[in-house]
Amino acid sequence: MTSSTRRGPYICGIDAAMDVVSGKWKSLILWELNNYGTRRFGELRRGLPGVSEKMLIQHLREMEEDGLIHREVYREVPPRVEYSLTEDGKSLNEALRPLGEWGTKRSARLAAGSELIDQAFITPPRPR
Amino acid sequence: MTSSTRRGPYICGIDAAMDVVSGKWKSLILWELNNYGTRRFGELRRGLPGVSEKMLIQHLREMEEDGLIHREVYREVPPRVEYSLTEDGKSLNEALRPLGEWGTKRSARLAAGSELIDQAFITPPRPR
DNA sequence: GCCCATCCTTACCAGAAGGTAAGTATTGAA
DNA sequence: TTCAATACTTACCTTCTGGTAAGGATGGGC
Repeated sequence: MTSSTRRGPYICGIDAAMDVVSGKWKSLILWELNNYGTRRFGELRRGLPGVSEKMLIQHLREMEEDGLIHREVYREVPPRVEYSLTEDGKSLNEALRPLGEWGTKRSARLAAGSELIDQAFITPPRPR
Repeated sequence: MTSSTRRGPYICGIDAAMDVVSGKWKSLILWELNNYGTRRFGELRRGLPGVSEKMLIQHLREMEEDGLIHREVYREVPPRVEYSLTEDGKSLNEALRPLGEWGTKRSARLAAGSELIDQAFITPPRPR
């Protein structure tokens, strides 16, 4: 099972946080739920272009197990399931904000840098 | 090569930051260099119990390529190489601080919770 | 009787990440 | 001549992660 190989003893806080947030789509799920408050399974799938149903449900289950999101089932036909952030999920999102800002600045710097690389060969081979 | 499969087009800032920080030991390397300012290869290896030399050098190379750390070689025998954080590396460390705090709180909560689990069966099987 | 929509579930597979263990290069000291 | 110290390097292997594609359950509408 996927969920049993996690939650090991952690070396530091980042380690513990990473265990919960690492996974190709998890931070995006967090972001999506934070933006919309509540999202159905199909809405999440359409909101994350490229995600497979298998990975989406797997990540949602792990995040539910980790106490980040809440899953509400409405017994209708066709079925309706709504996902939302728990308080832990919301605070994790807040904790991720500075990292996101750092990444955004870095992306901007990279974009500006790659234009320069087109003009001149900037990084010479470095002696070892 | 490992480093060429990264730096894709990013969906958001977190995505970009994760690309640079994901790797089993990277946040710990960041932490270690932040604490000591400058560390030799062997010091890092001894400071990260369990890391293999292969993974350590691989992560260090990637982080250097990503502009997070600086590598200074002293041509002596036996060789001496010193690693330190760049400005980008330092700011990334700052950006990771809230995430680390979140993880620390979560670890504490988990530790408190697992004691309870010993006393009673808390999470009943949930209907799907 | 069949199709529809929705939310999964399963089996199988490819590639990435990481571990193990041994080897390399250099030069001074014993 | 052999060893020690340091910083890698390489080959090989196992494990983990994520993707593809197909199928299942449910009940209402046609």
